[in-house]
Amino acid sequence: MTERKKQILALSQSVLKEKGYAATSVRDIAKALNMEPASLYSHFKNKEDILKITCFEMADQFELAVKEVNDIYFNAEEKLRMAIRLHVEILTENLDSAIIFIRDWRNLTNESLDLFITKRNIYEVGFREIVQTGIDEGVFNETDKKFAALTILSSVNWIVEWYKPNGKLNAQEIADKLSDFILSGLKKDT
Amino acid sequence: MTERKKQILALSQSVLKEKGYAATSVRDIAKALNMEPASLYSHFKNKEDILKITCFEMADQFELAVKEVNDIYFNAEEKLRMAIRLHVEILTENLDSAIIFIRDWRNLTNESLDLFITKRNIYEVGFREIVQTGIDEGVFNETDKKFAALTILSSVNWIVEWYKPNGKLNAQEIADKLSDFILSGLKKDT
DNA sequence: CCTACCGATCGGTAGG
DNA sequence: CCTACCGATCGGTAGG
Repeated sequence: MTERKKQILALSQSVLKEKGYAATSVRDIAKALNMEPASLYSHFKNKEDILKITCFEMADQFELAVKEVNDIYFNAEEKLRMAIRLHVEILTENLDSAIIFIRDWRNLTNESLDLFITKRNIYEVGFREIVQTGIDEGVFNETDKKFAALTILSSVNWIVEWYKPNGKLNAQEIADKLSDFILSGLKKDT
Repeated sequence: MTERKKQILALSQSVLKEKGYAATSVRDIAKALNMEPASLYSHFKNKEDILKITCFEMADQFELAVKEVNDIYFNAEEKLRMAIRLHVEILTENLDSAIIFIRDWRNLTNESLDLFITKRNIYEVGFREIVQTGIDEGVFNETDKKFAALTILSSVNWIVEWYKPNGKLNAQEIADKLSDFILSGLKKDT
């Protein structure tokens, strides 16, 4: 991908994140780029192409991260903390893309939609395996792995709703807080 | 609201939940109702009216629920469990509306959007107060209340992504599992 | 990257 | 709830 295309993509994403993919027109994007709508088509095949690139760039990063975590000889708690940290980092370092990825992937169609769902399932299974590791090691409660993985991912993904790049919490601090919350729960040991 | 209007609203919601508000046309909705597009306008002022009714019917139910919980002399753990149970019940009993409410509220405009955000903030503060009660009672960890409330709400709201009315878990069981997870965390007491 | 343009579809109205 | 219709906007193409 050329530098120019990256630049155009990034600007397009900053427009799409505002109102969402379906409510944003090709003309909205072109205007932000100081371009004629038709000119966009020399960079992208069509409108969905922008969504496709955005969603799969994110999915690929997550795929890589979970692979990295599961290949390393950490114990379960370390693995889970690392997975959460990497996840938070990917989200916060690509905030526009992350918002589109989480909110608008349903607007993908046909094979793209199928492939996306497949990749997403693989990622969720990766998370489930970490929980399983913890159960095997005897440090996590016997719990519904699928349920736990979904609950963890939902709270992690939700940060795109309130994260501010210049806010008081950075990615590492958010990851730590989330990990503490998920691992130890709200209730005091008594 | 007449029975007929309720019926039309429910069917409209079942269409809107599929592709999302922005990607669904008035004609899509009319077709599912076996109506001409123009006929919809004798029931609703415009397309956004359907979204507005949907979002505020849900918001009102949540508002009522958190009020109910905070008015009752339970301890913090009981309050949190009840709040989560009521929240899960509202979501699962109005699944179509719930999906639209969570995913599409951003498509509201002007005063509707402002009012919605206000109501949502009030609800979040209600959750925060429950956490505060727990800290005051000495049973919850000293924690970032805002952070905890958002994390709890995100995991609860996420259930609309996978909840199936005829699945193996009913609303009460989901609420219990979520509450256990949130209160006790993933890690075993050692 | 632009000019010029297209057919399709959009949300919505008038009038019955 | 329908017929008939509207202006605006949509995503996208041809050709340079």
